[in-house]
Amino acid sequence: MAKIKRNRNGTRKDVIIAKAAKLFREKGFSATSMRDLAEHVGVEAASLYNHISSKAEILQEICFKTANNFMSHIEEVDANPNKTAIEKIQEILRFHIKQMLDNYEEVYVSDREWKHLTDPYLSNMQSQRRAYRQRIALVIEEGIRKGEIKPIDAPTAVLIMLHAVSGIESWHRSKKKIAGEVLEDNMVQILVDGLRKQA
Amino acid sequence: MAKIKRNRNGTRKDVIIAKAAKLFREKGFSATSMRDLAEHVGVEAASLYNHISSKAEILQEICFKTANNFMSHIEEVDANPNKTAIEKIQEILRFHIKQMLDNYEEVYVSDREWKHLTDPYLSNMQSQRRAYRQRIALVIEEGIRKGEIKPIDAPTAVLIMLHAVSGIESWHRSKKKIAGEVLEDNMVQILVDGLRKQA
DNA sequence: AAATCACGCTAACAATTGTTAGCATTTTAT
DNA sequence: ATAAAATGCTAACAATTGTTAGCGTGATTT
Repeated sequence: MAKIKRNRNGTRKDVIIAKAAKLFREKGFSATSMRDLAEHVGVEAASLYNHISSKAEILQEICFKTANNFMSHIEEVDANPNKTAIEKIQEILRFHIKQMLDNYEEVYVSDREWKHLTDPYLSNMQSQRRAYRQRIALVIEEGIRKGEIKPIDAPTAVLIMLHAVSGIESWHRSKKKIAGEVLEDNMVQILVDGLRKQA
Repeated sequence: MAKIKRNRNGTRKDVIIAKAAKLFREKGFSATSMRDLAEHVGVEAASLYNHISSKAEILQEICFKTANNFMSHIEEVDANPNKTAIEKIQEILRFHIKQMLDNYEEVYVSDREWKHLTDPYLSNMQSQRRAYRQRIALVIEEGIRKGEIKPIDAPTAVLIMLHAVSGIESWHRSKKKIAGEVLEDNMVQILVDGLRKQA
């Protein structure tokens, strides 16, 4: 009987998806049941289906919204011909960190649970992820050609960057120790300039 | 009727756990059913219980074996007082990469699926992970004090290192592009000296 | 005021889950 | 050879899964 409370400017579907993202992060997609989700939304499981069409659809919305978000950003960054490769990399890194801090649940879920998508969506997501990494690799290779970046294997560098950023997950739990901006600066510095102190 | 083929020097339980690790990596712990596992082992689901006591136990064995492995290694590295901090960090990194290449399934599972442990084991694993990160952080802080490592936030550096290494997962799928040793050198170099070319 | 829509509920479904019981057969130890 | 242990099978269990059907109520539109 108690209706789902709708936040300002959001549909009830949005509320469900937000709660789902939280649960999917905590317990994983497969280990989260619709009754589980319903309880956190404050409603019976069957009632969810007035707003969404399936459990799978929830995961799809989370994953593709996030993926499009990152894809749009890199296109914007990459379109600017006045930026050096290092600057572009830094901007991409900072965007990832910011997204991780601001939309933690959804970014995390979309990164770890996309494997549970089913097939038209699964293949789509796989190629989108591949394309995204490829774009970053091209930026790095451009930087190598121009002498800004040392000649390392670009795909390896991309993997390191992206996975390093996803490590904020652990940071998120012990928030107090270090502020968001400090974290951002630390991460960018470590990745761009390394751990070793230069002579 | 067809018995589980036992590898030389391995029990049937080991075979089950190895197959389970593969499935847990591909589909996740929750999405892998005992019947699924049984089929890959070549046996009926009920027969598995002659060798293991529960699905949960399989995950426990995978996680704790791997965790002990890493813990032993860092203790060994850290005990040597003649190594610089940078050398210790490099050894830890190389060990992680090697483990990821040699025991891929189990290392991956233990890193991504430990959340599905249940409670005496879950708490245990959480504190073991915390302790491990803490030890690495201490090495980094030692390096900072001695002027080998630039003064960054040590816990952040640890997160970056560990998550960067776990990125080999993606690399693993496209094996051909780059050999194991080259990968190792690239990763260590990027993390220790950064992306930027020094003037 | 009447009709439509949005949205909640209960009850139920077929499928799948982890696991156990009981029995048959093969392997190992005595 | 015989007893014991190991290991497989089939059948079944209770619980949980995602989802649908059908109904009622309150809000919105006409």
